Amino acid sequence: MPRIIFHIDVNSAFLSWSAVKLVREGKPDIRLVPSVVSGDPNDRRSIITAASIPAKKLGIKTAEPVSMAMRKCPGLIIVRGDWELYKQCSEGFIGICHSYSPILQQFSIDECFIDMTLQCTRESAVGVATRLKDEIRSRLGFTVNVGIGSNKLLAKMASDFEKPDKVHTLWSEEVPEKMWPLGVRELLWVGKKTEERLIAYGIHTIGDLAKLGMGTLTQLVGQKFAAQLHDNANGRDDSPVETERGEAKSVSAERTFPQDLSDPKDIDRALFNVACIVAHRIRRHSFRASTVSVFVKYKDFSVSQKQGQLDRPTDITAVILNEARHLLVDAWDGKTPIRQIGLGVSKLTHETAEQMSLFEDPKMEYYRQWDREYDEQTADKPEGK
DNA sequence: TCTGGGGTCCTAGGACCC
DNA sequence: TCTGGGGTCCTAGGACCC
Repeated sequence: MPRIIFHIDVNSAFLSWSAVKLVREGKPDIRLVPSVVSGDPNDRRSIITAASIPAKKLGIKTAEPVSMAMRKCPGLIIVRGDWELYKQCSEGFIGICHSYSPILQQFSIDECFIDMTLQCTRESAVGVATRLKDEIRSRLGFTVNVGIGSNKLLAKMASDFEKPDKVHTLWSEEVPEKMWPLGVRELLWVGKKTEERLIAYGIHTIGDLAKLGMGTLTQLVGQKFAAQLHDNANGRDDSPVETERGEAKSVSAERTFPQDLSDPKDIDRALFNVACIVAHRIRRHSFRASTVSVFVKYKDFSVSQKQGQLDRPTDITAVILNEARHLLVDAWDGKTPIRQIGLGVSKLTHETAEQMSLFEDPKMEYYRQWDREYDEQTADKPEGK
């Protein structure tokens, strides 16, 4: 049976959500002027998290440095992100979408897919989608785009057409007309590097890509990716709308320093901090981890990363930190200034039957107590993104 | 102008086993 | 003494997403 999939995407999500709050407080609507959401604007390393449509028209892009954006628009209004607010707005948005179909996949904080095959027909789809977007706007105060397609890929591509507050279709048979003329970079999964490779080969549009032979494509991007790109460029995607949110496979935290650091004492303090955050997060989700990895990023953005296995899964900060310190010796020469340090854990399990070794380090009980106190102190604080 | 933070998946090469 | 081929696991690095 042909499927009908909707992709719902909040327009400039963080900016819209902050705008709604400001409007409710009787302040001007920042969606109507050049404005952005970012981290601390006084921190030279802050980047733009979201930009209003007027800001985008001035060439301001998500993920560019705040300092650069301010140069493009000296009067730019900058608001700080508010995670608690964004979580609430996201829940309200997902809730309304869910009332249209039980088959919903949350794709990120501000995007979801719903399978509408049983809820509407091709003829009624645009009307239903319009009702959905209008309901979100009137009840929650912000706009969304709804993309309608024969599968998830096409629905997502469609929601990216003209914004804001729009409904677009991209049915399979509309692919040559609506999708093939687009630049290859517009296709999902084609990032900067892949675009460069394709353009160097004379592949400029999604249509060019769709017609490219698999042999050539495989040489350019590898077998698996080639198969996916070829399917997607032709509008094919049979992935289901997955209602179950899979468990996390890794947990990590990283910190970028205001200035690059090379003093081992500073580096170790940062490593300690990220270890506390990561271990706290896995304890909150009752995970234990068997693999620890540490990475450092230098001023040229090159990364050095090392990983190691623990004897058994753990959620104890001190054990993770200890492994991370050993790994850091290999990852970093101890002298080169570091821009960013990160710590991740993976191979997560919910193993609870701790194998208590007869000779277990007597310090372990002390470490656990330390973690309990840490968790208590941080329990009421919101978690970062 | 000078680039955050948190994830996922893929690949290539090496180790090790049969 | 020199040799194969397959399978699996691990690691480092790279690319992509929001």
